[in-house]
Amino acid sequence: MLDKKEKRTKQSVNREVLESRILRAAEIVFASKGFSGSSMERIAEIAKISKQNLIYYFPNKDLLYRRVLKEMLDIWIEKLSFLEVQGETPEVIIRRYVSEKMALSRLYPNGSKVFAHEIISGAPVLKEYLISHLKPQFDRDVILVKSWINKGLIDCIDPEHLFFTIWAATQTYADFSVQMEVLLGKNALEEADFQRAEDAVTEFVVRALGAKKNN
Amino acid sequence: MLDKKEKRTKQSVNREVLESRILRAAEIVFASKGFSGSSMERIAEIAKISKQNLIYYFPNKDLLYRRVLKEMLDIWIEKLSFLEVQGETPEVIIRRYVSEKMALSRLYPNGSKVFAHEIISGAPVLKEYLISHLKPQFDRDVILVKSWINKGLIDCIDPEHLFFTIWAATQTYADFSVQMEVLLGKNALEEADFQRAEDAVTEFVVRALGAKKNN
DNA sequence: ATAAAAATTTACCAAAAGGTAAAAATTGAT
DNA sequence: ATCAATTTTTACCTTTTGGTAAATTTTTAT
Repeated sequence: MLDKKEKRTKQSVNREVLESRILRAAEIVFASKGFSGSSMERIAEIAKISKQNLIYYFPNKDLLYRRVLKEMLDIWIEKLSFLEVQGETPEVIIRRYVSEKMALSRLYPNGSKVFAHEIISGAPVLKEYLISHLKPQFDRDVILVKSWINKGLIDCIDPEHLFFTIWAATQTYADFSVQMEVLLGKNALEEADFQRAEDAVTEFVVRALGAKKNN
Repeated sequence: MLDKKEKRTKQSVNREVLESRILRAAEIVFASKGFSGSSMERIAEIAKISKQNLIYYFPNKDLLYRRVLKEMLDIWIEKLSFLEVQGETPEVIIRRYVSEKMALSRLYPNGSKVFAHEIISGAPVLKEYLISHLKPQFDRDVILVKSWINKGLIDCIDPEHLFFTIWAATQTYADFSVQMEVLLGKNALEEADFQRAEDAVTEFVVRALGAKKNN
């Protein structure tokens, strides 16, 4: 009874399963319609439970929305620290960064879209987070890129806008996938498309930086 | 009475003024909330008329939404034909293309956001348009870029993904402006920011293409 | 087996939303 | 000035939506 952490009863397992099913459903709906355009009814429908039961697990829409956003941000934060490995060449770091950002678009297209809706809508929920978490990391990463430039490791480029371009170029494969599908004449983007995309964007960035191979 | 086209009465002038005020208001609201999240009430409020009066001019929300989208697309189509001027170097053409796409983000941030919401949501309204209008133009532009590569005018690069990257890198200055404002520590993106952005993105693309100066 | 806790369903509800219908007010043409 | 056309307002109506409250069912601990 006191041991709250490790109770693996049938109930607690079901609860976890159901919660993540709900979160996935919510992600789908929020990705498609944004916060205001999504209804609890529709989320419940996709999660295959009743609306009232959904409300039992997530007492209100706002809370559910924040949970979905938080899940996505946690993954991003974990995967996207630019500085992590020291002693690597800029090219290696940049290549891995682009690769990981692209993987996030491929693996979490819905979360990416939820984030996109949120930002386009003026980031009513996330603005504080951007200020408190993203900006400090951004500032550090900009300084690192500047140091690369000063050391002559890469060509002179606007560091802030370098990041904006990398983010945009990778994020677009989640957010604007429908447009690409139409233009590439496909029903869905496949692994091969993402690989081509990653190669293209990576080449793009590496060439633009003129990254020097020899450290 | 029969002369429907050129009646510049007080009424017809007011009608035009009011219609465009409504369209601007609708653009703002749709940009912020997407189609499903926007209400006619709210649009009317911003246009400073009653909801019923709004419905008199635009009998339903769907129609109003399509008009807003159409306005934006008309502008884009007009500004973004890649092939237009022959006898120019790839670098000149690319530079102008990036510059014009960036200008659209600067001048029509709301229209851009409406478009973004629409595409992220799966393009329920625009899909047909993308297939019938955008894809043919895209195919032509891809062929042109391929010809540049074959002629050795630019370095070898994936043409499709080149366009995706240019679009993403420019569009992001409209759609994700809030994020950039936070990261740049500003209340709004100014002319100077857009100029820096344009320079950075242009440099980026031109370097990546290794465009040869001498035709 | 049984009482407590957790999960699900049923019954509602007030506010918001898209829209219809028609009356009232304003403007235009003669 | 007056009648027709246009614009605006007023009154409603139905559906959707987020959410409350309570009854019912299922599961867990003893």
